[in-house]
Amino acid sequence: MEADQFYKCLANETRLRCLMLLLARDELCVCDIADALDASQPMTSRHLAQLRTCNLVSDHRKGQWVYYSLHPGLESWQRAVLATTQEGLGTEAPFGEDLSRLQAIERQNRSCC
Amino acid sequence: MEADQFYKCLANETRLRCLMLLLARDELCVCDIADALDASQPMTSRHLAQLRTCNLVSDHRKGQWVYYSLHPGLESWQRAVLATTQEGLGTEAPFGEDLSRLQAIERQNRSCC
DNA sequence: TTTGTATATTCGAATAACCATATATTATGG
DNA sequence: CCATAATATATGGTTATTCGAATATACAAA
Repeated sequence: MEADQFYKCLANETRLRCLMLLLARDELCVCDIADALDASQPMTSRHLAQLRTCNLVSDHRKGQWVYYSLHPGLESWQRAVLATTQEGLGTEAPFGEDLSRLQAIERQNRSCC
Repeated sequence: MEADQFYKCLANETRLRCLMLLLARDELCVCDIADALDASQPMTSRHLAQLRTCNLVSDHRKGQWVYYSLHPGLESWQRAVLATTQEGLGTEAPFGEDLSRLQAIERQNRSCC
């Protein structure tokens, strides 16, 4: 993958927020990601699809749910870039709030899947 | 600076190549960057201006030359992202070739400044 | 002041990215 | 089969990004 294509994927707040969530969890279904982001389902799905097309994430269906995770084939420097971003910004808006919402979803068992 | 604005700056090959060169040298003038990239002067200048606007680089004029360098106020995670990118891709096209051309310019004293 | 070199900006066109809304698709449970 | 939930995609409209070409500005040296 070209480096600029990789960075184009990170150059959108919704996609970056998705990636930060996926970095914090093994895998997440679309509805939990959308809820954590407080974003619409089509918007979440569209950006996840773009990340999938660019091989930043992989997906697998389990029943009616589709789970996304960071692509296992991500190059190590790419994974390091994501980790560095989370270290630098993980507690700031909107990333910290996303994780808080995700934890609330998990705690309250409100998870759709 | 917003993270997605930072990554928008990296999401263009010309800008990313500029940043990789600036990571390898304390400072560089526009003409040497343009020559190393084998790119036109207006294109080089335009992208450097965008990096300056976003505070990724700083510039200072010395006579007729304008020297660019990585902005001293870059956040540490941002600098780490750039360094990681160079570690991961520094020897690959087009980044390796850019550095080779830059070294040739320096070796042959063809530097314009 | 004129010329040349270095750098910056503007303009127009092509393309790409983005979003909201609406609609499909796929699977599950009755 | 039907209804519903989860997910994906298509459509239409707006805005952003990019580039080449032309032009402008800034400085130096003669």
